[in-house]
Amino acid sequence: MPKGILGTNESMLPLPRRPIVVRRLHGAEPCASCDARPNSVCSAIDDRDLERLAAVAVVSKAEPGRAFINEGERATSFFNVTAGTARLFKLLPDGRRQITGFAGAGHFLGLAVSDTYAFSAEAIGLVFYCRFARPRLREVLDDFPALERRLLGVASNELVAAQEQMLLLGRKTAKERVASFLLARSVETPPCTGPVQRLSLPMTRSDIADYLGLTIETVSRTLTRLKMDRVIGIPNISDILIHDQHALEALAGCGG
Amino acid sequence: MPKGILGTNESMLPLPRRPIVVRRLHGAEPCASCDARPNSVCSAIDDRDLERLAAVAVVSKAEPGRAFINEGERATSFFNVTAGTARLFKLLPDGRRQITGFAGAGHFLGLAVSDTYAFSAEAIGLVFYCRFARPRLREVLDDFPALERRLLGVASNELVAAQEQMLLLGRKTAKERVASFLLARSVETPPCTGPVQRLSLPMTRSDIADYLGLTIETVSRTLTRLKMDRVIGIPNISDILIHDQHALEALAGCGG
DNA sequence: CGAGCAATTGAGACAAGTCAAAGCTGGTGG
DNA sequence: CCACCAGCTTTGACTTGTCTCAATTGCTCG
Repeated sequence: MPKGILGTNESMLPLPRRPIVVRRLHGAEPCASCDARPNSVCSAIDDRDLERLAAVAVVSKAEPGRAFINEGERATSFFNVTAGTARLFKLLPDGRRQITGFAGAGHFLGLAVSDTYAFSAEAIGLVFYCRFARPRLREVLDDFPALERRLLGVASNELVAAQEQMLLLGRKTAKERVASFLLARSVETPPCTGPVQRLSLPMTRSDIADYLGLTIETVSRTLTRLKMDRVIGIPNISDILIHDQHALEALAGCGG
Repeated sequence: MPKGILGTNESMLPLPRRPIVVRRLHGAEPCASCDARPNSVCSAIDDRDLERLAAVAVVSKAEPGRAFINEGERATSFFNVTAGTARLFKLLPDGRRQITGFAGAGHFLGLAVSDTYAFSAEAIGLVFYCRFARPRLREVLDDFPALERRLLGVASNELVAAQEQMLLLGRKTAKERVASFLLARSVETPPCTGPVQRLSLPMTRSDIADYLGLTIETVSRTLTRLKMDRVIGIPNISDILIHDQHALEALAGCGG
């Protein structure tokens, strides 16, 4: 079990400076041309009503390593990631970290009744996102029930994923956790299907460890073992080749 | 880490017979007189519209140990627990079990976009609940946006709780897990506030273990140690006295 | 080319798991 | 009313998967 002081030796950037607001345009432009819209809740809104949504969206970006949501702070906004990947996490007072998920393009963040954020979000690499002031989005939701319905769907799916992750954290072995993680990434990476699938892992080993409830060393050793067993290939630090999908599924124990 | 074949030695009842339908009344009666309504999503509907909801609710009960939701089965209904407590869990193929939560009076179950249930629900003791056929509830939701909004709130809260549980499962020690569990139960048990709070634990040690990602033995040993340290008292198997709330909070590391 | 950081590898420690044996407790029947 | 059974819980002795600590290797970028 996690014993030591830190569950992470993640770089702590000195200044969590406020992220930069990139632009705030009029018209439907930012939403109409958004690459992430098809995968996001925003697709619940028709093209012709898009101006309404765009009017309350503030397009922003966060530099690598920068936090744009801080656990415990007053929750004034919702977010929608449009490009890049963010790590979502909670900390214990002594610095142990649990990553609860990774948010990619289309991911909606900030759902909570509470008036403070329940987790932090930090950019891995460069992250672009839309920010919606809560009261403004509330108004839009009143006008577009389809959007609210869509949010309920998103929340339900996240809940299912969270339960799957609880199973992983509470009952799976290190090998099963790593296998499950790779599989889950693999189903989220449909493009470029060939004989062997290539995964790119934008996050560090430390991120993976804190997501799977393990240490960096155990993640590294487990990946090495999977490589030795010819189940995966590791051409470089941030890429994984899945040589034997079936073996991986058998190791994962079950879904996800 | 969990190693052996079983994460549980829970009694497996031989026949998961269908639970008994108790009654299906006309008028607003079952909902209007429902003890669980104040704590449940149903309170989003006005007294005068209650007939509408009551018309689609089927009041049922499940005997102790009986399952009324089975992971993987076609999800045809939503549920609302009105009395008793149910354990919600997921299983691995070899029988290891992770309890993802306990559902008490007012708890809404079955939120999922997927067409199969993501978890099982089993009665601990006698459980009463309302069952709503999905399409019927869908119609009610269309008529009462407040109910749908309420559901989004419920889902958001569950998501926050799930993230807290991931932190517990991924990064906390056995002592911290047990302390967190007792504290969480204590905040959900506001009545009868005295110098020492009395918790009743309707679930078995095996349930607690499978909820906290531990074994029965570790749960038992940890409770004993807390008793030795005068932090809690254990008058009998299903009751806990909290002698030192502050010590418990310090041990829990943080919230929940 | 070398500083700096992330990842890997090795050796040893320990928290929690496994296996096994009592101890309780509640229900049943003689 | 008590003996006995069955199941849950507690306790003890030992094992082990994962963590900790400590190098070493490998990348990236100036």
